[in-house]
Amino acid sequence: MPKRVDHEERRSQIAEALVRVAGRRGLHAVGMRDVAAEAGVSLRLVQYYFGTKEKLLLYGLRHLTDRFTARVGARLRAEDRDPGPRATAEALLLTSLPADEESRIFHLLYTSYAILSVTDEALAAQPFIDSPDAAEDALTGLLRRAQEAGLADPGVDARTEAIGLLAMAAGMGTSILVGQRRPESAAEVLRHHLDRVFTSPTP
Amino acid sequence: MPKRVDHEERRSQIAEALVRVAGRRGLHAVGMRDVAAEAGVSLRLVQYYFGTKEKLLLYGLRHLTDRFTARVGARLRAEDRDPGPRATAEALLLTSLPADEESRIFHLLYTSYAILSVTDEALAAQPFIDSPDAAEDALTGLLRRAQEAGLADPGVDARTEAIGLLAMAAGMGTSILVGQRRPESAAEVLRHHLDRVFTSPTP
DNA sequence: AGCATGGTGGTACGGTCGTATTACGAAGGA
DNA sequence: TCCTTCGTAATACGACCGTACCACCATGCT
Repeated sequence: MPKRVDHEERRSQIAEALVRVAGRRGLHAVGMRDVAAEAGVSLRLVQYYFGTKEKLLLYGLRHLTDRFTARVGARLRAEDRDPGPRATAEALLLTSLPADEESRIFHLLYTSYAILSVTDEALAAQPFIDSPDAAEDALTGLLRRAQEAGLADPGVDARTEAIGLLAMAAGMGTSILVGQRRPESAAEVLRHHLDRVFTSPTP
Repeated sequence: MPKRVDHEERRSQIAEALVRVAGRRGLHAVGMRDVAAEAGVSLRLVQYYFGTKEKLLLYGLRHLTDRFTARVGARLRAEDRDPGPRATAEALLLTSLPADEESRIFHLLYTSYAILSVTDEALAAQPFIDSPDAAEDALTGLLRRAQEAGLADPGVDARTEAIGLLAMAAGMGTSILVGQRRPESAAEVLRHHLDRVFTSPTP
Protein backbone atom coordinates (compact mmCIF):
# COMPACT_ATOMS: atom_id res chain seq x y z
CA MET A 1 0.00 0.00 0.00
CA PRO A 2 1.08 3.55 -0.64
CA LYS A 3 1.08 6.65 1.48
CA ARG A 4 -1.58 5.68 4.05
CA VAL A 5 -2.96 9.07 4.91
CA ASP A 6 -5.20 9.72 7.91
CA HIS A 7 -8.60 10.13 6.29
CA GLU A 8 -10.22 11.63 9.33
CA GLU A 9 -7.60 14.34 9.58
CA ARG A 10 -7.89 15.17 5.89
CA ARG A 11 -11.63 15.38 6.24
CA SER A 12 -11.21 17.75 9.15
CA GLN A 13 -8.90 19.97 7.16
CA ILE A 14 -11.35 20.13 4.29
CA ALA A 15 -14.29 20.66 6.63
CA GLU A 16 -12.53 23.62 8.20
CA ALA A 17 -11.95 25.05 4.78
CA LEU A 18 -15.67 24.64 4.19
CA VAL A 19 -16.43 26.50 7.41
CA ARG A 20 -14.06 29.31 6.51
CA VAL A 21 -15.37 29.91 3.03
CA ALA A 22 -18.99 29.47 4.10
CA GLY A 23 -18.42 31.97 6.90
CA ARG A 24 -17.14 34.42 4.34
CA ARG A 25 -19.58 34.03 1.49
CA GLY A 26 -22.53 32.23 3.05
CA LEU A 27 -23.34 28.54 3.13
CA HIS A 28 -25.61 28.77 0.11
CA ALA A 29 -22.80 30.15 -2.02
CA VAL A 30 -20.09 27.60 -1.35
CA GLY A 31 -19.25 25.11 -4.06
CA MET A 32 -16.92 22.18 -3.98
CA ARG A 33 -14.38 24.10 -6.02
CA ASP A 34 -14.35 26.88 -3.44
CA VAL A 35 -13.77 24.42 -0.63
CA ALA A 36 -11.00 22.73 -2.57
CA ALA A 37 -9.28 26.03 -3.31
CA GLU A 38 -9.61 27.19 0.30
CA ALA A 39 -8.15 23.91 1.57
CA GLY A 40 -5.37 24.11 -0.99
CA VAL A 41 -6.24 20.80 -2.57
CA SER A 42 -7.69 19.74 -5.88
CA LEU A 43 -11.37 19.40 -6.56
CA ARG A 44 -10.82 15.71 -7.08
CA LEU A 45 -9.56 15.30 -3.52
CA VAL A 46 -12.69 16.76 -2.02
CA GLN A 47 -14.64 14.27 -4.07
CA TYR A 48 -12.30 11.51 -3.00
CA TYR A 49 -12.76 12.11 0.71
CA PHE A 50 -16.44 12.97 0.70
CA GLY A 51 -17.85 11.54 -2.49
CA THR A 52 -20.78 13.89 -2.73
CA LYS A 53 -21.49 17.47 -1.73
CA GLU A 54 -24.28 16.45 0.57
CA LYS A 55 -21.93 14.28 2.59
CA LEU A 56 -19.46 17.14 2.74
CA LEU A 57 -22.13 19.43 4.13
CA LEU A 58 -23.27 16.88 6.68
CA TYR A 59 -19.72 16.34 7.84
CA GLY A 60 -19.22 20.09 8.01
CA LEU A 61 -22.21 20.43 10.30
CA ARG A 62 -20.93 17.77 12.68
CA HIS A 63 -17.49 19.33 12.62
CA LEU A 64 -18.97 22.71 13.43
CA THR A 65 -21.07 21.56 16.38
CA ASP A 66 -18.24 19.45 17.74
CA ARG A 67 -15.85 22.35 17.70
CA PHE A 68 -18.35 24.65 19.35
CA THR A 69 -19.45 22.33 22.13
CA ALA A 70 -15.78 21.77 22.83
CA ARG A 71 -15.29 25.51 22.99
CA VAL A 72 -18.17 26.09 25.37
CA GLY A 73 -17.06 23.15 27.49
CA ALA A 74 -13.56 24.56 27.72
CA ARG A 75 -14.94 27.95 28.62
CA LEU A 76 -16.97 26.42 31.44
CA ARG A 77 -14.09 24.32 32.68
CA ALA A 78 -11.80 27.34 32.60
CA GLU A 79 -13.40 28.65 35.76
CA ASP A 80 -11.01 27.51 38.45
CA ARG A 81 -13.08 26.00 41.22
CA ASP A 82 -16.81 25.93 40.66
CA PRO A 83 -17.84 29.58 40.71
CA GLY A 84 -21.44 28.85 41.61
CA PRO A 85 -24.54 28.32 39.48
CA ARG A 86 -25.10 31.96 38.62
CA ALA A 87 -21.65 32.48 37.14
CA THR A 88 -21.83 29.13 35.37
CA ALA A 89 -25.21 29.93 33.85
CA GLU A 90 -23.96 33.33 32.82
CA ALA A 91 -20.91 31.82 31.18
CA LEU A 92 -23.05 29.23 29.42
CA LEU A 93 -25.38 31.85 27.98
CA LEU A 94 -22.84 34.56 27.17
CA THR A 95 -20.39 32.19 25.54
CA SER A 96 -23.05 31.23 23.04
CA LEU A 97 -23.49 34.82 21.91
CA PRO A 98 -21.77 35.67 18.61
CA ALA A 99 -19.29 38.10 20.09
CA ASP A 100 -16.02 37.17 18.41
CA GLU A 101 -15.47 36.12 14.81
CA GLU A 102 -15.41 32.39 15.51
CA SER A 103 -18.76 32.28 17.23
CA ARG A 104 -20.17 34.70 14.68
CA ILE A 105 -19.37 32.16 12.01
CA PHE A 106 -20.73 29.38 14.15
CA HIS A 107 -24.04 31.15 14.60
CA LEU A 108 -24.27 32.04 10.95
CA LEU A 109 -23.62 28.52 9.76
CA TYR A 110 -25.61 26.76 12.44
CA THR A 111 -28.63 28.89 11.63
CA SER A 112 -28.06 28.32 7.93
CA TYR A 113 -28.03 24.58 8.49
CA ALA A 114 -31.13 24.81 10.66
CA ILE A 115 -33.01 26.74 7.99
CA LEU A 116 -31.83 24.32 5.35
CA SER A 117 -33.02 21.38 7.43
CA VAL A 118 -36.58 22.68 7.24
CA THR A 119 -36.77 21.95 3.53
CA ASP A 120 -33.99 19.36 3.19
CA GLU A 121 -34.83 16.01 4.69
CA ALA A 122 -31.28 14.67 4.63
CA LEU A 123 -30.27 17.56 6.87
CA ALA A 124 -33.35 17.18 9.04
CA ALA A 125 -32.15 13.71 10.06
CA GLN A 126 -28.95 15.18 11.49
CA PRO A 127 -28.49 15.79 15.23
CA PHE A 128 -29.95 19.25 15.39
CA ILE A 129 -31.88 18.41 18.48
CA ASP A 130 -29.12 16.94 20.61
CA SER A 131 -27.02 19.99 21.36
CA PRO A 132 -29.90 22.32 22.27
CA ASP A 133 -31.45 19.65 24.46
CA ALA A 134 -28.18 19.12 26.26
CA ALA A 135 -27.88 22.84 26.94
CA GLU A 136 -31.46 22.93 28.16
CA ASP A 137 -30.85 20.04 30.56
CA ALA A 138 -27.64 21.58 31.82
CA LEU A 139 -29.19 24.96 32.49
CA THR A 140 -32.25 23.39 34.09
CA GLY A 141 -30.03 21.40 36.43
CA LEU A 142 -28.08 24.52 37.26
CA LEU A 143 -31.25 26.37 38.18
CA ARG A 144 -32.61 23.47 40.23
CA ARG A 145 -29.44 23.22 42.25
CA ALA A 146 -29.43 26.97 42.76
CA GLN A 147 -33.00 26.80 44.00
CA GLU A 148 -32.18 24.02 46.43
CA ALA A 149 -29.23 26.02 47.70
CA GLY A 150 -31.44 29.04 48.22
CA LEU A 151 -29.60 31.01 45.55
CA ALA A 152 -32.45 31.24 43.07
CA ASP A 153 -36.09 32.23 43.20
CA PRO A 154 -37.89 29.04 44.26
CA GLY A 155 -41.14 30.26 42.76
CA VAL A 156 -40.21 29.68 39.13
CA ASP A 157 -40.18 26.45 37.17
CA ALA A 158 -36.56 25.68 36.42
CA ARG A 159 -37.14 24.10 33.01
CA THR A 160 -39.46 26.84 31.80
CA GLU A 161 -36.92 29.41 32.90
CA ALA A 162 -34.10 27.54 31.17
CA ILE A 163 -36.04 27.24 27.94
CA GLY A 164 -36.83 30.93 28.02
CA LEU A 165 -33.28 32.00 28.72
CA LEU A 166 -31.83 29.82 25.99
CA ALA A 167 -34.39 30.99 23.47
CA MET A 168 -33.64 34.56 24.49
CA ALA A 169 -29.93 34.05 23.98
CA ALA A 170 -30.53 32.39 20.61
CA GLY A 171 -32.87 35.14 19.48
CA MET A 172 -30.48 37.90 20.46
CA GLY A 173 -27.69 35.94 18.83
CA THR A 174 -29.48 36.30 15.52
CA SER A 175 -30.06 40.00 16.21
CA ILE A 176 -26.36 40.46 16.77
CA LEU A 177 -25.61 38.55 13.61
CA VAL A 178 -27.69 40.83 11.42
CA GLY A 179 -26.29 43.92 13.11
CA GLN A 180 -29.43 44.92 14.92
CA ARG A 181 -27.92 44.66 18.37
CA ARG A 182 -24.43 44.87 19.84
CA PRO A 183 -23.06 41.92 21.83
CA GLU A 184 -22.62 43.98 25.00
CA SER A 185 -26.24 45.09 24.84
CA ALA A 186 -27.40 41.49 24.52
CA ALA A 187 -25.17 40.43 27.38
CA GLU A 188 -26.64 43.16 29.52
CA VAL A 189 -30.18 42.01 28.81
CA LEU A 190 -29.23 38.44 29.67
CA ARG A 191 -27.56 39.49 32.91
CA HIS A 192 -30.61 41.50 33.82
CA HIS A 193 -32.82 38.47 33.42
CA LEU A 194 -30.38 36.34 35.34
CA ASP A 195 -30.46 38.87 38.17
CA ARG A 196 -34.16 38.34 38.33
CA VAL A 197 -34.08 34.58 38.76
CA PHE A 198 -30.90 34.39 40.81
CA THR A 199 -31.71 36.09 44.09
CA SER A 200 -28.95 37.08 46.41
CA PRO A 201 -28.67 34.53 49.23
CA THR A 202 -31.19 35.66 51.84
CA PRO A 203 -30.45 34.15 55.23
CA MET B 1 -50.80 52.60 -25.82
CA PRO B 2 -51.93 48.99 -25.46
CA LYS B 3 -53.27 46.89 -22.64
CA ARG B 4 -52.10 49.01 -19.69
CA VAL B 5 -51.74 46.41 -16.98
CA ASP B 6 -51.28 47.27 -13.31
CA HIS B 7 -47.60 46.59 -12.75
CA GLU B 8 -47.84 46.66 -9.00
CA GLU B 9 -50.54 44.04 -8.98
CA ARG B 10 -48.60 41.80 -11.35
CA ARG B 11 -45.54 42.16 -9.17
CA SER B 12 -47.58 41.17 -6.15
CA GLN B 13 -48.89 38.08 -7.90
CA ILE B 14 -45.40 37.02 -8.86
CA ALA B 15 -44.05 37.82 -5.41
CA GLU B 16 -46.67 35.60 -3.84
CA ALA B 17 -45.68 32.83 -6.19
CA LEU B 18 -42.12 33.35 -5.01
CA VAL B 19 -43.22 33.09 -1.40
CA ARG B 20 -45.17 29.91 -2.08
CA VAL B 21 -42.42 28.08 -3.90
CA ALA B 22 -39.74 29.31 -1.49
CA GLY B 23 -41.86 28.15 1.42
CA ARG B 24 -42.02 24.71 -0.16
CA ARG B 25 -38.47 24.18 -1.34
CA GLY B 26 -36.46 26.77 0.55
CA LEU B 27 -35.38 30.23 -0.51
CA HIS B 28 -31.97 29.04 -1.64
CA ALA B 29 -33.53 26.60 -4.09
CA VAL B 30 -35.91 28.89 -5.93
CA GLY B 31 -35.07 29.95 -9.45
CA MET B 32 -36.78 32.38 -11.72
CA ARG B 33 -38.21 29.52 -13.73
CA ASP B 34 -39.84 28.06 -10.62
CA VAL B 35 -41.41 31.37 -9.76
CA ALA B 36 -42.67 31.81 -13.28
CA ALA B 37 -44.19 28.33 -13.34
CA GLU B 38 -45.79 28.80 -9.93
CA ALA B 39 -47.28 32.11 -11.00
CA GLY B 40 -48.48 30.57 -14.25
CA VAL B 41 -46.59 33.05 -16.40
CA SER B 42 -43.62 32.80 -18.68
CA LEU B 43 -40.04 33.24 -17.55
CA ARG B 44 -39.84 36.31 -19.69
CA LEU B 45 -42.62 37.99 -17.74
CA VAL B 46 -40.79 37.61 -14.48
CA GLN B 47 -37.81 39.23 -16.14
CA TYR B 48 -40.06 41.91 -17.57
CA TYR B 49 -41.50 42.95 -14.23
CA PHE B 50 -38.40 42.55 -12.11
CA GLY B 51 -35.48 42.67 -14.48
CA THR B 52 -33.10 40.79 -12.28
CA LYS B 53 -33.37 38.04 -9.71
CA GLU B 54 -31.94 40.22 -6.99
CA LYS B 55 -34.71 42.76 -7.47
CA LEU B 56 -37.26 39.96 -7.38
CA LEU B 57 -35.87 38.75 -4.07
CA LEU B 58 -35.82 42.24 -2.59
CA TYR B 59 -39.41 42.83 -3.64
CA GLY B 60 -40.34 39.44 -2.21
CA LEU B 61 -38.89 40.42 1.15
CA ARG B 62 -40.84 43.64 1.27
CA HIS B 63 -44.00 41.85 0.20
CA LEU B 64 -43.47 39.29 2.93
CA THR B 65 -42.94 41.75 5.75
CA ASP B 66 -45.81 43.93 4.58
CA ARG B 67 -48.21 41.03 4.58
CA PHE B 68 -47.10 39.90 8.00
CA THR B 69 -47.21 43.26 9.74
CA ALA B 70 -50.67 43.67 8.27
CA ARG B 71 -51.59 40.30 9.70
CA VAL B 72 -50.31 41.08 13.17
CA GLY B 73 -51.95 44.48 13.06
CA ALA B 74 -55.26 42.92 12.11
CA ARG B 75 -54.89 40.38 14.89
CA LEU B 76 -54.32 43.16 17.40
CA ARG B 77 -57.17 45.24 16.10
CA ALA B 78 -59.46 42.23 16.18
CA GLU B 79 -59.77 42.52 19.95
CA ASP B 80 -62.99 44.43 20.41
CA ARG B 81 -62.35 47.15 22.91
CA ASP B 82 -58.82 47.38 24.27
CA PRO B 83 -58.39 44.21 26.31
CA GLY B 84 -55.61 45.63 28.45
CA PRO B 85 -51.84 45.58 28.05
CA ARG B 86 -51.36 42.00 29.17
CA ALA B 87 -53.68 40.52 26.56
CA THR B 88 -52.30 42.85 23.91
CA ALA B 89 -48.71 41.89 24.70
CA GLU B 90 -49.67 38.23 24.69
CA ALA B 91 -51.37 38.58 21.33
CA LEU B 92 -48.37 40.43 19.94
CA LEU B 93 -45.95 37.73 21.01
CA LEU B 94 -48.06 34.67 20.29
CA THR B 95 -49.15 35.86 16.87
CA SER B 96 -45.53 35.99 15.83
CA LEU B 97 -45.01 32.31 16.64
CA PRO B 98 -45.01 30.00 13.61
CA ALA B 99 -48.16 28.13 14.56
CA ASP B 100 -50.09 27.92 11.30
CA GLU B 101 -48.73 27.33 7.83
CA GLU B 102 -48.69 30.96 6.81
CA SER B 103 -46.59 32.14 9.71
CA ARG B 104 -44.41 29.07 9.40
CA ILE B 105 -43.53 30.17 5.91
CA PHE B 106 -43.07 33.73 7.08
CA HIS B 107 -40.60 32.69 9.75
CA LEU B 108 -38.75 30.39 7.41
CA LEU B 109 -38.35 33.01 4.73
CA TYR B 110 -37.71 35.92 7.04
CA THR B 111 -34.94 34.01 8.74
CA SER B 112 -33.59 32.93 5.38
CA TYR B 113 -33.46 36.54 4.27
CA ALA B 114 -31.83 37.56 7.53
CA ILE B 115 -29.14 34.94 7.14
CA LEU B 116 -28.58 35.93 3.54
CA SER B 117 -28.25 39.56 4.54
CA VAL B 118 -25.20 38.70 6.63
CA THR B 119 -23.17 37.86 3.54
CA ASP B 120 -25.13 39.76 0.87
CA GLU B 121 -24.73 43.48 1.08
CA ALA B 122 -27.63 44.29 -1.23
CA LEU B 123 -29.92 42.49 1.21
CA ALA B 124 -28.23 44.06 4.22
CA ALA B 125 -29.38 47.47 3.00
CA GLN B 126 -33.02 46.39 3.19
CA PRO B 127 -35.29 47.33 6.07
CA PHE B 128 -34.48 44.43 8.33
CA ILE B 129 -34.20 46.70 11.30
CA ASP B 130 -37.47 48.58 11.00
CA SER B 131 -39.99 45.89 11.82
CA PRO B 132 -38.20 44.51 14.87
CA ASP B 133 -37.59 47.97 16.20
CA ALA B 134 -41.24 48.83 15.79
CA ALA B 135 -42.26 45.72 17.71
CA GLU B 136 -39.75 46.57 20.41
CA ASP B 137 -41.10 50.08 20.78
CA ALA B 138 -44.68 48.87 20.84
CA LEU B 139 -44.04 46.26 23.50
CA THR B 140 -41.97 48.67 25.56
CA GLY B 141 -44.80 51.20 25.48
CA LEU B 142 -47.25 48.51 26.48
CA LEU B 143 -45.15 47.56 29.48
CA ARG B 144 -44.61 51.18 30.53
CA ARG B 145 -48.31 51.89 30.45
CA ALA B 146 -49.00 48.72 32.39
CA GLN B 147 -46.47 49.77 35.01
CA GLU B 148 -48.04 53.20 35.32
CA ALA B 149 -51.44 51.58 35.72
CA GLY B 150 -50.09 49.32 38.43
CA LEU B 151 -50.63 46.23 36.30
CA ALA B 152 -46.99 45.32 35.86
CA ASP B 153 -43.99 44.89 38.11
CA PRO B 154 -42.59 48.41 38.47
CA GLY B 155 -39.18 47.05 39.38
CA VAL B 156 -38.17 45.98 35.89
CA ASP B 157 -36.90 48.08 33.03
CA ALA B 158 -39.61 48.07 30.39
CA ARG B 159 -37.29 48.14 27.40
CA THR B 160 -35.00 45.41 28.70
CA GLU B 161 -38.01 43.26 29.38
CA ALA B 162 -39.43 43.93 25.92
CA ILE B 163 -36.15 43.06 24.24
CA GLY B 164 -35.91 39.85 26.19
CA LEU B 165 -39.46 38.78 25.47
CA LEU B 166 -39.17 39.46 21.76
CA ALA B 167 -35.85 37.64 21.52
CA MET B 168 -37.39 34.75 23.41
CA ALA B 169 -40.32 34.59 21.03
CA ALA B 170 -38.00 34.76 18.03
CA GLY B 171 -35.72 32.08 19.41
CA MET B 172 -38.57 29.72 20.16
CA GLY B 173 -40.01 30.49 16.75
CA THR B 174 -36.90 29.01 15.20
CA SER B 175 -37.12 26.03 17.54
CA ILE B 176 -40.67 25.41 16.39
CA LEU B 177 -39.60 25.76 12.79
CA VAL B 178 -36.98 23.03 13.04
CA GLY B 179 -39.36 20.77 14.92
CA GLN B 180 -37.60 20.97 18.26
CA ARG B 181 -40.56 22.46 20.09
CA ARG B 182 -44.30 22.48 19.64
CA PRO B 183 -46.13 25.82 19.30
CA GLU B 184 -48.27 25.23 22.41
CA SER B 185 -45.18 24.57 24.47
CA ALA B 186 -43.59 27.80 23.30
CA ALA B 187 -46.81 29.70 24.00
CA GLU B 188 -46.86 28.29 27.49
CA VAL B 189 -43.31 29.43 28.17
CA LEU B 190 -44.15 32.90 26.91
CA ARG B 191 -47.28 33.12 29.05
CA HIS B 192 -45.30 32.01 32.04
CA HIS B 193 -42.83 34.82 31.54
CA LEU B 194 -45.64 37.28 30.99
CA ASP B 195 -47.22 36.17 34.25
CA ARG B 196 -43.99 37.13 35.93
CA VAL B 197 -43.85 40.70 34.68
CA PHE B 198 -47.60 41.38 34.68
CA THR B 199 -48.64 41.32 38.29
CA SER B 200 -52.28 41.05 39.19
CA PRO B 201 -53.60 44.51 40.16
CA THR B 202 -52.76 44.90 43.83
CA PRO B 203 -54.91 47.57 45.45
C1' DA C 1 11.42 -7.10 -8.79
C1' DG C 2 6.91 -6.55 -9.89
C1' DC C 3 2.44 -5.42 -9.27
C1' DA C 4 -1.85 -4.37 -6.94
C1' DT C 5 -3.63 -0.48 -4.53
C1' DG C 6 -4.32 4.01 -2.20
C1' DG C 7 -3.79 8.82 -3.09
C1' DT C 8 -3.74 12.63 -6.42
C1' DG C 9 -4.47 15.43 -10.54
C1' DG C 10 -6.71 17.04 -14.73
C1' DT C 11 -10.55 17.38 -17.34
C1' DA C 12 -14.82 16.34 -19.71
C1' DC C 13 -20.04 15.91 -19.40
C1' DG C 14 -24.73 16.93 -18.58
C1' DG C 15 -27.65 19.97 -16.48
C1' DT C 16 -29.37 24.25 -14.74
C1' DC C 17 -29.30 29.01 -13.84
C1' DG C 18 -29.65 34.05 -14.73
C1' DT C 19 -29.70 37.00 -18.45
C1' DA C 20 -29.99 38.70 -23.26
C1' DT C 21 -32.02 38.56 -27.84
C1' DT C 22 -35.47 38.46 -31.04
C1' DA C 23 -40.11 38.37 -32.44
C1' DC C 24 -45.01 39.32 -32.43
C1' DG C 25 -49.91 40.72 -31.17
C1' DA C 26 -52.69 44.41 -29.60
C1' DA C 27 -54.28 48.88 -28.69
C1' DG C 28 -54.63 53.86 -28.61
C1' DG C 29 -52.83 58.57 -30.59
C1' DA C 30 -51.48 61.19 -35.03
C1' DT D 1 -54.96 54.42 -41.08
C1' DC D 2 -50.64 53.67 -39.48
C1' DC D 3 -47.31 53.39 -36.22
C1' DT D 4 -45.42 53.75 -31.76
C1' DT D 5 -45.31 51.41 -27.57
C1' DC D 6 -46.66 47.88 -23.98
C1' DG D 7 -47.16 43.28 -22.85
C1' DT D 8 -46.01 38.55 -23.81
C1' DA D 9 -43.57 34.57 -25.72
C1' DA D 10 -39.91 31.45 -27.16
C1' DT D 11 -35.41 30.60 -27.28
C1' DA D 12 -30.41 31.23 -27.29
C1' DC D 13 -26.09 32.14 -24.65
C1' DG D 14 -22.48 31.85 -21.47
C1' DA D 15 -21.22 30.55 -17.05
C1' DC D 16 -21.03 27.51 -13.32
C1' DC D 17 -21.96 23.41 -10.65
C1' DG D 18 -21.77 18.57 -9.12
C1' DT D 19 -20.26 14.38 -10.74
C1' DA D 20 -17.79 10.96 -13.55
C1' DC D 21 -13.97 9.41 -16.04
C1' DC D 22 -9.22 8.56 -17.06
C1' DA D 23 -4.28 8.94 -16.19
C1' DC D 24 -0.30 8.94 -13.10
C1' DC D 25 2.40 8.24 -9.03
C1' DA D 26 4.21 6.16 -5.12
C1' DT D 27 4.45 2.67 -1.99
C1' DG D 28 4.60 -1.78 0.43
C1' DC D 29 3.54 -6.67 0.21
C1' DT D 30 4.84 -11.31 -2.16
